[in-house]
Amino acid sequence: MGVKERREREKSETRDKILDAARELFVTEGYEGVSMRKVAEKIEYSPTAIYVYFADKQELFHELCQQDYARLAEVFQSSEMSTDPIERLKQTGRAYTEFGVRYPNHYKFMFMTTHPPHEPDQEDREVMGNPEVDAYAFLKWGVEQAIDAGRFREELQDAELISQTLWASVHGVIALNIAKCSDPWVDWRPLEERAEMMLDVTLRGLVRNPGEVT
Amino acid sequence: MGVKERREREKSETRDKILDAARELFVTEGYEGVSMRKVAEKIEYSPTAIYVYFADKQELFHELCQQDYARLAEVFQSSEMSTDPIERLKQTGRAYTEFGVRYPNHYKFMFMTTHPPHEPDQEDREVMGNPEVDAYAFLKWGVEQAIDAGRFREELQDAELISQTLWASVHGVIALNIAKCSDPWVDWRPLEERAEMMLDVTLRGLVRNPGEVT
DNA sequence: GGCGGTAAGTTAACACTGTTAACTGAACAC
DNA sequence: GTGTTCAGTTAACAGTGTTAACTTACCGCC
Repeated sequence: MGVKERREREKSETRDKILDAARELFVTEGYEGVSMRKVAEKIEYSPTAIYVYFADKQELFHELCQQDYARLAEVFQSSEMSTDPIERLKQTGRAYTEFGVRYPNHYKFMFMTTHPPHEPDQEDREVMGNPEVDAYAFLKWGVEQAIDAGRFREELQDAELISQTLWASVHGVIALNIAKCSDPWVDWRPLEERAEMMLDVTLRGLVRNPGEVT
Repeated sequence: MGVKERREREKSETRDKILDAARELFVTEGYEGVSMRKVAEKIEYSPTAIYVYFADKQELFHELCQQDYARLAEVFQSSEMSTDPIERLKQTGRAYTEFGVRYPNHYKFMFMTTHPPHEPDQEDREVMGNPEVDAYAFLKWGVEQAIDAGRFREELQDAELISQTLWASVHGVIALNIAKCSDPWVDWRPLEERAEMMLDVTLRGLVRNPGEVT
């Protein structure tokens, strides 16, 4: 009775082939630059074959997106972290920046594009809030550590609000870099300088004793 | 010999009609949601008529974009500003945030979308660097005032870098709000709280004596 | 061994998109 | 009155996401 299993394996193999092809195109061409026909051509299937596996283009790229969220969380896990909570937040910010620079098209699709609202499914609910696989939860966890260690100004107790502020600050640097770095209107400083400046400034602004920020 | 003048006037009138129609659709539908055919239908012209006035869709919306940059600079001009340089930077940040909230589609197109590189034309060069019509120049001017008044930490002397950091911080809040506010993944705090927090934190981090930030 | 059903994958088509080439027709200069 | 200019038109091309209807290979079962 191994037939069903084999069939399912085969199906998930073609599914992966589609995802891989889509990812590869996506990396270089971006969301708008990838068409279902191009993906299909790459795996030598007819364009409509994709619709057996994904309801539409949105869903296909939503899946890619989820894989990338996981990869981002992995980046956080893998980089060894300081024991100092503030330094750790800095390192988190740096890892996040690196991710944005390395995968600008993914970053754009994940964080700079409006998607139709999407009910969290079972898998989402398992990931959500778990610092090991949810990057935002990882950040919030780091913020909580800093709060508990009494490192932030005492009126700052809302880990959610602080996390959202830290995220927004680093996101601002990356997002402007992706969207506007080749804009001659602004005499851009190097990305690394801007990222370091941002982390330094925001953490100084949050911390109880600004001298502590190295 | 008023014929030429009248013709030119007529031509710029239809040009404006196209821009107005495009803007109106754009506000509600966003860039991707607007097609040349819809714009044409709105002004009861054939789709190809637009190409007499604009080389392509990009150029049409680039023109809209420039009008919006001017409008943004206007917002900065019109809001009366504090005499305190730090407070003024805060007010600038607030005005910018309001702009992003009021015109999310314009904001998205102006600051969250990658455009093909564009050589600055004559008009661009007139605007560039003039605080009265160039929003970035206005910000930088405000930063220079704060530096000259000795309000920032003494190692912070690069007005360009500081401006880019301040811009990125507020941009981060707005951009995440536009792209992710309806994402159930994150328990978002109200935008205003996030914006205030960001301005407070970054300015505290920049300023020589953090107690000064109100 | 042949029958029937399941479902992966196909072809053909629809309704769109931005954009170009060739054309019309009215207003103007001479 | 003739010729030219040019705003605006029609028809078409190549591309897009997506659907409906079809083929076809495989599997379980009698």
